[in-house]
Amino acid sequence: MLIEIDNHSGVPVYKQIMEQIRLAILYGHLEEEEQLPSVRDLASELQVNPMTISKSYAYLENEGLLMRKRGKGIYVSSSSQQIKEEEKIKILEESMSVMMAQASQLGVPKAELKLLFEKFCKSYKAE
Amino acid sequence: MLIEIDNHSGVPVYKQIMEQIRLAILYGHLEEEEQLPSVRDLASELQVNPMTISKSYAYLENEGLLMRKRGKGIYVSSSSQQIKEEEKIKILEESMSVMMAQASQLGVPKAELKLLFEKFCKSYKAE
DNA sequence: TCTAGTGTATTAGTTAAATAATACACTAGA
DNA sequence: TCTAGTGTATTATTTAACTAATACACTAGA
Repeated sequence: MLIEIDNHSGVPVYKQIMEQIRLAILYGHLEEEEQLPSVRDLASELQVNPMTISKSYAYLENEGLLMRKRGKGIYVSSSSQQIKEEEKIKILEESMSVMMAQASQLGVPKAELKLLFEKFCKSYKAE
Repeated sequence: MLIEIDNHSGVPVYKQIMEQIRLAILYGHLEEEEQLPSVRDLASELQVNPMTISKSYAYLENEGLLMRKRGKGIYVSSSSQQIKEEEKIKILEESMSVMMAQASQLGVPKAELKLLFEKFCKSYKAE
């Protein structure tokens, strides 16, 4: 399990862990039903408390990405890959709509808006 | 000075104040060189500590929107209008950053993101 | 100079989020 | 049943951001 913690980033450890596991599932580095490291193993590896790992796992289960089984372990949800494209777009449309409304209210010209978007796109990475 | 504080929003008071003053300048409700309420007056009006007001003013001066003059008062910066454009972009960048983070988290491919943006652009009108 | 109005540096207190410690609960295989 | 491995509920501690208290510093006008 390749997880790296930056103690100087200001981002809480449990969130850093969540993000990296989330991406690992998204990128297919972790397969459905695959077992994840035990809270103690990962905690030992990352030099943090097992409860911190448990917290990350708990949130990810709540998102539907993991399954927690007491006494057994943590597994990638069997439906983790079933998040529909349409659903993603729907959520994103709402987010983009808010941003565009803000831009409009500020009177930012379309050309400028496009330039800014391009700038963000350059450093954008997903999948 | 019309500033409203929502004590249940979770947003720090000094940030709420900053945002409202920033927008007041941006929208032209406050003119260059105009004097703002003293830290004590505004503190009394909003039922907070004067240092909280001072903190808001300090950050806004740092952004170039205000000038602080010890013993005299707080004034809208004479170059505030020149900073307007930069400020607008700054606000918009924050909004766009949130949207892009959302997209990234959802694993939306860059190409798809661009398509969606184009779609929104077509109906975009800046006042 | 004096006073009443400005802002502010320093310090202390408060609060909520994050992390850790401990003891407990569940599971599977010997 | 026993044991060694899982996860976790509860509680305490730590940390950083925020807010407040206090005392001080500056300005202008009487």
